[in-house]
Amino acid sequence: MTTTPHIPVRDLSLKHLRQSCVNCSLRELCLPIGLSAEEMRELDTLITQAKPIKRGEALYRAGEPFRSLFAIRLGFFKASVISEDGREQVTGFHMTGELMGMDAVSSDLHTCDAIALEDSEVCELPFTDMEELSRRIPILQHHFYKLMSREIVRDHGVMLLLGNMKAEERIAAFLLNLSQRFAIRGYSASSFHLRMTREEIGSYLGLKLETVSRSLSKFQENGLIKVQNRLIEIINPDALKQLINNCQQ
Amino acid sequence: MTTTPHIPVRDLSLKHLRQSCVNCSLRELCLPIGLSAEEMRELDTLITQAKPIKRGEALYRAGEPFRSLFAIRLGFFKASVISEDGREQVTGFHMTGELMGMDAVSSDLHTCDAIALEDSEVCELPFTDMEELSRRIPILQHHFYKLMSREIVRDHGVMLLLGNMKAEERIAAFLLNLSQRFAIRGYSASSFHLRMTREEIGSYLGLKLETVSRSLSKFQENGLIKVQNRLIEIINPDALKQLINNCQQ
DNA sequence: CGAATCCTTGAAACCGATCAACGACTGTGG
DNA sequence: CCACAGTCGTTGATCGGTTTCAAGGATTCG
Repeated sequence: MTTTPHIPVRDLSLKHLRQSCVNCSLRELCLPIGLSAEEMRELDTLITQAKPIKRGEALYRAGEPFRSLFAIRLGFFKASVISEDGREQVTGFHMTGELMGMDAVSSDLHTCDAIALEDSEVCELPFTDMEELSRRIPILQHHFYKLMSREIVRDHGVMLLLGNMKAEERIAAFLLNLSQRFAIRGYSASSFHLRMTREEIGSYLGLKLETVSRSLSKFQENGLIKVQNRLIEIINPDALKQLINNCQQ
Repeated sequence: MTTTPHIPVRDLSLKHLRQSCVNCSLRELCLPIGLSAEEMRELDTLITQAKPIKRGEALYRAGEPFRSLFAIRLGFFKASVISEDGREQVTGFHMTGELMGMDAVSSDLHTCDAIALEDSEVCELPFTDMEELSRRIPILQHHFYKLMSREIVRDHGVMLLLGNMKAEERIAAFLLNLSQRFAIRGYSASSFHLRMTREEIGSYLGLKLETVSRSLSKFQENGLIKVQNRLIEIINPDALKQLINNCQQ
């Protein structure tokens, strides 16, 4: 039994659904930058009605032609590259309010698969239309440069993690990162569901699934977290943070 | 003694210098996209005279305010993040014709250090000016989106390398990548100087310098390459390629 | 020429991967 | 509602690769 109440995934989704409106995720993505009502209307015309993606389905796959970015209105995705021999490298996990597909701009082809890890909804944003609009709305143009830059910074963080950290430090960093991102979206920072398997976590962190499992078990033994399958409760976030700093030696 | 003639670094630089004109690197960056002469002139007005950076000097450092991107007109840089405790993670090596600083757009602060690994020259490209110009030249705007996207794809490749490959596979991939980039710029693909230390290679690849050294020695034993300090001669590129594929199991 | 940095190589320790077995959970159909 | 199959997760034991520690040698630069 955990000490704080668990929030079922279903409830989280419904709660968010109630707060949502059509196209909200991209609106939210752009609201903070201060567009006028008129500009927001223009932005809305670009965006298709929210499109549902069932768990396990692909939003797009590597090699497909690129037409649009996708804003996640609701749900959870993994992005991954499959090498010729079938080996999978997860390059990121993406949740509500985040934008996917920016890697595809470079070659007009998607370079990775985007798979829904729970039933999700996305807003499609045709890229050439967005480019055209962003020429008329400078702040929008700047915002998209920023979004792409943020993706680069995020990737550098992962590179640092993969290059410098030990297994337990990686797991700790991963849990804290998820926790923070849930918190930003108004969910509990201390109690959340993992949408992905241990193997997918391992792929993302450069570890084997057994190592992920062992690390989680050890954290639980030491009272840092509680684990019940995919339900994580963070009990001592400071200890997790300290773990990361120590590990960078 | 090597079988093909070694090209001293000095010669490489001079050779390139002769082909170069002021601001050439950014022009080259943008020429393939088909700007008119008039548009190229406009682009040129943005760009400052080439600015020299001596070996060991910083082009910028993490935390400094961001004003400009930098196109490397000539030379070789490393980009790296220093963690609070002084540990360094090299996030990339950048050579002539490449653009640096795109990570800084997200926060208006540079997020990494850019250090010249040989005497270099850069063209400064004020970002707000570029944004303004790119609104008037759609193809330029698209090109910059592409450049940032390319950086994301590149980082995903490094993540795959760090997450999936063994030490020797990483080194092989690193050498082939350098080889290819030199070849694109008209230098020898089979014989080139490493501008960075073993430690910097290790930092980039998530390995210790001893491991880098050992892998290079082993490749030499097996006749894949020749190593003389920082001079690398690739003798059997196919064997290196095969090494990478095998390692992804 | 001398000092500092960089590189190489060896031996031992350690961490994570691998192999293996079992248990738990999920979802489906009877 | 239960049974079942398949996927997912845990844990143990062993193995292997990379790191660590250490020493010596080479190169570079002032």
